[in-house]
Amino acid sequence: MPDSGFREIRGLDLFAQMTDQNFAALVRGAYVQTFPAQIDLVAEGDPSDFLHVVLSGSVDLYSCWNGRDTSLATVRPISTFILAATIRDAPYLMSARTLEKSRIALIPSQDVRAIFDIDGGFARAIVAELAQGYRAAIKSQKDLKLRTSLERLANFLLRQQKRAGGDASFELEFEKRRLASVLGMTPENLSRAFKGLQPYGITVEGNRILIGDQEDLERFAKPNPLIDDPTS
Amino acid sequence: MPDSGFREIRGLDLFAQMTDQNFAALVRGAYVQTFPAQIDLVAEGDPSDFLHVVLSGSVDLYSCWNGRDTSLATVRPISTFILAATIRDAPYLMSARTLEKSRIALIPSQDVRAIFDIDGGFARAIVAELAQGYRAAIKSQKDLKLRTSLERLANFLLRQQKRAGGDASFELEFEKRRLASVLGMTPENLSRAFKGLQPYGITVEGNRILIGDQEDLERFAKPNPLIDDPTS
DNA sequence: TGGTTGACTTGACAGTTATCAATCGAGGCT
DNA sequence: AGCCTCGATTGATAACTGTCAAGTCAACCA
Repeated sequence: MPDSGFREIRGLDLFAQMTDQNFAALVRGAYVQTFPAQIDLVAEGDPSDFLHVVLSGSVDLYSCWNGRDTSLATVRPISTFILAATIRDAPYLMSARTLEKSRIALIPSQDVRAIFDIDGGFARAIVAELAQGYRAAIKSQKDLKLRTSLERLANFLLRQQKRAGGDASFELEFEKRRLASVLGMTPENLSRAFKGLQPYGITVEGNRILIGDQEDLERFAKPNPLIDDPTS
Repeated sequence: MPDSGFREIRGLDLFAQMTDQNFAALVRGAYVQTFPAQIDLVAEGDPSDFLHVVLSGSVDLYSCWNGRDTSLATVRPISTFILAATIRDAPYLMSARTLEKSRIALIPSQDVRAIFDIDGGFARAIVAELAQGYRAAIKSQKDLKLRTSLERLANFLLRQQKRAGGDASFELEFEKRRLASVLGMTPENLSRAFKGLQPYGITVEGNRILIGDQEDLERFAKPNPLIDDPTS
């Protein structure tokens, strides 16, 4: 058990409340590996052998059907992904690939399930994480079904602005083609959507966004904590 | 504590593994109530005071934003809804209303959280249920983002057929306007989508559907267990 | 430096979906 | 029967979104 990496994991909400002994047992069979960019980590339909923890870099969760594909989420450090599949011992519903060079910890799913059964603190943390993920998925569904693509983009920009610190100018941390996929549109339409937000004060220069009139954009976007607040 | 109703609840996966003592404590503050049709049970944004269990009838989970609204799910006996909000002590993300006369059990959320902390069997069941709900939400997102409305309808019909027993002819258990909302389209387009499936052997007569050529429909719908199988 | 690559953008067009208005038809009521 | 209501359907039209093709631009590299 190489220690590197596991100290960072220990600090995660998911692992913070468990006993030292159980944590040691959990990481005994685990390992940390560094992957280059654009590497497929898991494919949808695979059995969920490992719980993955992103320590650095970033991971794209996506899915394919009938020749089409769509990005569903981005995982950034430090957090886990595909916990639900691990818990249910069910196949992954999404594929995962690195977006950039990334350090990933892999914890055998059977160990997660075994420790879950004997460590109440761990079980409680898993419940909290699952409930949060569940709610995030519902919010995403509401975003998709209740908003037009222009509204989704406007609200995404407001969320991203907040994540980036709140300044009027900030960086998109997304390749635009992937942002388009996450927002449920084509890259061409994302381009047009950015232009469609110009009347509300949005300026785009490469990956840098400038919100010229915060109030004007918010009046159009109508952000709602029950859709856009990632913490609730 | 009126006993009526609680015996049915006890048989649910969610409550089956907990101790008698804890179950008694859980239902001590709970009550069962019968509601007429079209009654709002909870509104999105409300604090999650109760975990709801549908004993009979059916409940529509929906959400509104900026003058639009959409149905997200239907809850049928016997199952719970809005467990994630209860667990996280967070506001409801969806509103709920009865579709027909329904018996609902209401269990105070704080009791759920308290028993969850002391009963391992209950905690495990909650985790299983949350993970399942989480995965269902992901599947729904994939359905929305990867399929056209015609494909969503075709796959819905195949799922409903299976739920109804597998016969070529079966009942829609949905008002069509609500089905349209669930599938993310307007009632007008649902009408047209049904006609669009006629070439694949679909006949509609009121609420009764006939699948004339199973293979033809499946060839078009391309059902996928990672989207359409509710059990995985 | 010139060429190549790949992401992004733009325009033209086609396909899909929403909207609005009108009509149909079943069920309930007087 | 006649009337009313409400959901479902249909047609016409507008809005939106996807597709295809072409062009721009910056980064990279020999």
